[in-house]
Amino acid sequence: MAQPSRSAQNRARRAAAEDTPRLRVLQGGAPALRLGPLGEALGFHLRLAQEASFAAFARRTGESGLKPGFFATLAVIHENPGLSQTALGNAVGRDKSTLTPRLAEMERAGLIRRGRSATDRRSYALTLTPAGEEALSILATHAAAHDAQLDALVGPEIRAAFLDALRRLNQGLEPEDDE
Amino acid sequence: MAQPSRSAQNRARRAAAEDTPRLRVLQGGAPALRLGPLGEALGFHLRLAQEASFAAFARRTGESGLKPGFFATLAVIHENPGLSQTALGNAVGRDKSTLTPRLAEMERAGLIRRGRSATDRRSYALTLTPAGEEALSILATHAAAHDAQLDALVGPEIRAAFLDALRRLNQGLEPEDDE
DNA sequence: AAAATATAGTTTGATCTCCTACGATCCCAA
DNA sequence: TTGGGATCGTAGGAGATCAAACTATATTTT
Repeated sequence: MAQPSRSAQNRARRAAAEDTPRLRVLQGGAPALRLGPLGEALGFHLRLAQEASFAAFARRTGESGLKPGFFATLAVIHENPGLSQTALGNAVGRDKSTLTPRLAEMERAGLIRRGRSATDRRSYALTLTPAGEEALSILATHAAAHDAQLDALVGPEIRAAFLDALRRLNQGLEPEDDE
Repeated sequence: MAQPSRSAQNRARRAAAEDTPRLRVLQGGAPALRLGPLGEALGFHLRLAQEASFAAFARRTGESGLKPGFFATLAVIHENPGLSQTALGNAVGRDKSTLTPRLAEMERAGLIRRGRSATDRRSYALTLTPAGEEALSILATHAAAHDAQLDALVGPEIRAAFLDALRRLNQGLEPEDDE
């Protein structure tokens, strides 16, 4: 199922088989090595692109003194006031144990409140403080600029298809409990 | 097979424009929270997709007792015998200090050799041992299966465009030394 | 109602990663 | 040839993350 595209494969193979070192993956003036089949692997490039994206976003948020991880956290709390830490973790794709210190820090920073739920005394009910809303709006500005940059690189023609593909990957790669 | 599907595109766009909270990002029977603008952000979905891809690949490689990170490492050494650790790091997108313990482990495991370069006594000349070639071929099999799964999810029609977009992201998001 | 089971959040330990500092070595220029 | 600066690999510190174990509370079963 799903072929890597003959022409691309051949191009990569040629580059690998001979000496054409044109698959420059990471710039920086480096000589650019051969990657072989790796140069055509979706997973590999997915990783590189994601890391580049994260680093670029971190550069932006760094200016404001806010951590990149705060954005999704604040955004989801904003959209779902009163949610639990576990629910938040599921939404942002982080284990609940990862959120423990992050949320503690954000509470200390006055960005969120962790009210005790009335119905379940085990869980917190997360909400944003005014300072949290403020931080969110700052981060949202950075995020919008960042995503505009990504959009420009991806290109308007395929943006929607690109995003859909990412969604399919995320949904289709779930750890089948069986199998 | 597997189309981006107009309808899905439109559904997503509608959801983002208004308040329809139907963007279930992480399944698992969770209630599916609202994501707001986050649900349309390329960077967010890029991260989720990459993490899902990595986890899926790790599940495969786990069966063989080989670490996922070994694959790119072995593959690049195979393609570029004699290269240095720094050059390897550039190719695989990892800091040289990250590779130090990994390569030490791989050497201990008998997968690679770290010969001293004749021309530069600071650097190592990395090569694969027969066991390393063996490990690479096992991992390459897993990688091929994994990428086939990714291909199937992305869909053959847009695979090439998708990969190109990832390359553009990786290349276009470099940390401008100026600015 | 009591016991068994499940869930929320925390803690701890392990892994992966980067950055910075460092000694060894290389290279270029004076 | 002799500095000074760059580069190679390593060490150590910091941060993010997950998984497993734990406590407290909920829910379900008996």
